[in-house]
Parts: sequence; C-alpha cells; structure tokens
Amino acid sequence: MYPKETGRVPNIVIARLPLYLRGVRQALEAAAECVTSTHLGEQASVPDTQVRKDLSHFGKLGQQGRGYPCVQLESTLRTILGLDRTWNVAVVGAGRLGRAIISYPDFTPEGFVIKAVFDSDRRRVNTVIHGIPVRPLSALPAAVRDSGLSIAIVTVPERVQDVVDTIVASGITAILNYAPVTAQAPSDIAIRRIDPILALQSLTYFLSHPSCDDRRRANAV
Amino acid sequence: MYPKETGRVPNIVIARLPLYLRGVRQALEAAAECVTSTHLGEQASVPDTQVRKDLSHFGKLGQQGRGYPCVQLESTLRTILGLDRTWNVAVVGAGRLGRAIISYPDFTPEGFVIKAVFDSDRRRVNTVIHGIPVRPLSALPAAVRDSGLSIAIVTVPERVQDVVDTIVASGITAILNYAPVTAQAPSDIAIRRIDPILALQSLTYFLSHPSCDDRRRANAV
DNA sequence: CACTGTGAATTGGTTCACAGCC
DNA sequence: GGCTGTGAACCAATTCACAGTG
Repeated sequence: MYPKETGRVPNIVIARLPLYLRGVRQALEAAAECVTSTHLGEQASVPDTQVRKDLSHFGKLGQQGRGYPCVQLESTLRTILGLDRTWNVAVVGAGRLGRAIISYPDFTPEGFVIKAVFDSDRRRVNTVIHGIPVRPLSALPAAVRDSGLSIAIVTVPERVQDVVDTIVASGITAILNYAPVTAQAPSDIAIRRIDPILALQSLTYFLSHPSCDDRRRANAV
Repeated sequence: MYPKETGRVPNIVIARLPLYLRGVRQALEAAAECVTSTHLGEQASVPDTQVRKDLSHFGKLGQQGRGYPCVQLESTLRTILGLDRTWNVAVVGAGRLGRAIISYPDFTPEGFVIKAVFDSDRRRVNTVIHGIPVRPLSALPAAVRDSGLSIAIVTVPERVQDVVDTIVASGITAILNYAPVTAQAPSDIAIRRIDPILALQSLTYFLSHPSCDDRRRANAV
C-alpha cells in the first residue's frame, strides 16, 4: 500500500499521475536513483511545484535535497493507479476501428488484456479477430460475470447510447469511448473519450487566431 | 464573421465548442429551428449555464424565450473554430498506426484532408498508402511550403522529440500527437494528445477506488 | 546547497440569481 | 412561461513563498 491518501484527490491530479509514472520510468531506464519534481514536470508539461503538490496528496514520497526515489515512486504510483494487476477489457464493435484496436500491441504490456469482443451485427458474430471470437452483444452480461471484464472499449459508429446502456447494465463501470458521440451514463460510471476529430477541431481555432499566444495551457487539454 | 469576440476566451471554452457544434448539428438533423442551452449542455456533459456563459464570449447568439437559431449558430461556431474551410494535414509515421489513420474515412468529411505522408525509414519511403506516396521526413519543409500543410499528425513510436522538432522547424504550428510520449515544443505551437493508454491508466484509479463517487467531472477529462 | 512539503495568496472557472426579452 | 445574458458569489486549481531537511 502507499502511505496514505489525504482527503479527496482532485480528478485532474489523478489524470496527471500516469504522466509522472512515465517520467519515473524514463529515469529508471537512465539508471537514476532519484528523480526531481522538475524532471517529472517536464514530462507532464506542468511546473515542478504542481508535481510536488500533486504527489503530496499521497504522503511524503520524496526526500528533501535528493528528489523522489525512482524504484519506490514507480511502485507507489502503480499502486495508487491500480496498475499493480492486469485488467480484462472488452471491445464492443468489431468494425475497422475495433479490429485495429484489438490488434494494437501496446495494451498488453501495460496490463490491459483484451479478453472478449462483441458486436451486434450478425455477419460479424462468430468471426475471429486476432484469435478472439466475436460474440453477440447480448452475451456481454454473462461474459462480465464469467470472465471478470472490468473495462469496455466502445468502437461502434452509431447507436452509441444504446451500446453504452447495455454496457452499464451489464455491470461494467469504466468505459473508453472511441465513438464521436457523447454518451450519457450514471455518475458512478467513468468514461474517457478518444476523439481525434474533436482535437483537430479545437486545433483549427488556434490556426485561425494566430494572435492568442497562450497555447501552452491549451496543450494540457 | 461572427459578432465579436469579447476579450480573451479561455482555452477550455474553445475545447467545448466542437461539442456544441455537434449538438446543433444533431438538432438540425431533427429539423429543429432553435436549440436550447440545456440541449447543447447534454451533448457536452456540462450544465446549461455553462453553455450560455461560453457562447456569450462571442456576442449575443441566442434569442430569449426561444434558444439559439440552429442554422445561424452552426455557421457561427464553424467560423469561430476555423472550420469554414479545409485544412491540409501531414501524417508523420507510416507504420501500422499511421496507415490506419490515413485510411480512416472520417477526417475528410470534416474538412481535414491528408495531403502527404512522411517517414524516416527508407524501407517505407516511396511505398503508397491509400493513394498517397510516402516521402522521406527530410522532404517535409518543402512540402509545407508547396502544399500548404497546416497540421501534422504524429504516429511514430519513438524519437518523437526529434520528429516534433523537425515539424516545428518546418513551420507547422498545430500537432496531433498519437505517440505515447510528451513532446516539448515552443509555447506558440498547439499540441493535442491522443493517448489511450493514459486514459486507461486513469480509469483504473476509479476501478480501484470505488468509494469516490465524483466521476462525472472526471468524464470531462 | 538542492530539493521537498505546504499554508497562504492568487488566478481561473463554474454556478447562482436575477434582469431582460420573446 | 420559457429561455438567454451577465454581474456577483462561489469554488477549485495553480502558483508563490518559504520553512524544513538530507
């Protein structure tokens, strides 16, 4: 366990922790013993004082005059984030995008294992993608119980709200949404959006308004 | 032109405008004449008062008692965001991910046209992806001048900082970064990150801490 | 001396309350 | 009555200033 969690931790702090984790790992690769808040801040594009404030939510993790011990901080961050185990993931939507994600090799080494694939299109059901058989969406609730699925990645292009409702009803509480549509869900469900179009559409604002020079902060978005 | 831009507009407001744009378009499809701040807010998962505050930065766009006229608001938002034209995009990195993005059919209808592809791996140079020849990265600066490229999508798995430096040196000021690495750039360069691993790694925090029930706001992240 | 940890000050963003208009 | 626009009040997050420590 990590030292202690002092009160409520702002969500925005949580969102930065994975970036700090990458910073420590980079330092570890360079065989460093300690890493400073300045270095971690560079990785996350935030000032050093922000890093210290953020980490201080979880106790006194550093050593004055030295920095944060790499091995220990890496482990602490993993524990805080729940990355000290693997997570079983379901992909919903076996179209072009879904197939690309299933074949994407970078999830597994980070502990995210795609265990099941679902689609409501009969023509796709029972095909096999990357060794995983595609099942009908109606089989999701049973699969959640039987295979311990915790996270759903949504890649369907439409009827997204229906799909999300089904996912939520099946007991999954964490969703990564690749669909270019905002889905509504109860507030105890965590949703993250991956939406390149949205990102491009705010980039063009800055291209069209070269005068406003405060992009630094925008980059955090 | 849209009415007027009252002072500095917070970046976070800009990031919400594309969501409002989707909300208006949805209303337009339903043949509605006006759309309310409540409706737009549902699309963006923000309260109605937020929508009104945000839009008020650009003048009085609505009509009391009715809402916002759809046709007009759609056009105004497009203009504000610089979406009333097409943008030429360069993809840097012709690997698996790059090829998937180039073949992704959803950019073009939104006005983002992939005009050129670059890779520094000689074995990939001169291959053709989706009709577009892969050129050496060294050809980027000339291509920026000649083809009016405005946005770079980075899909290389490593040496990301070098690639970003090259892109910035070539005069491009807007970058969509798919690499799982934070790149440094001058503050007049706008960067957006597409990073599913990062998203998953903060989702697991909430899976590991079922007690904290304030995910609603987290979903905005 | 270099670095962390943290209360205090500041900035920035959201929400409220209500005036104004259709 | 329904809905926008907006100053004022509130809340959250960042930054500052500096005390504390190896």
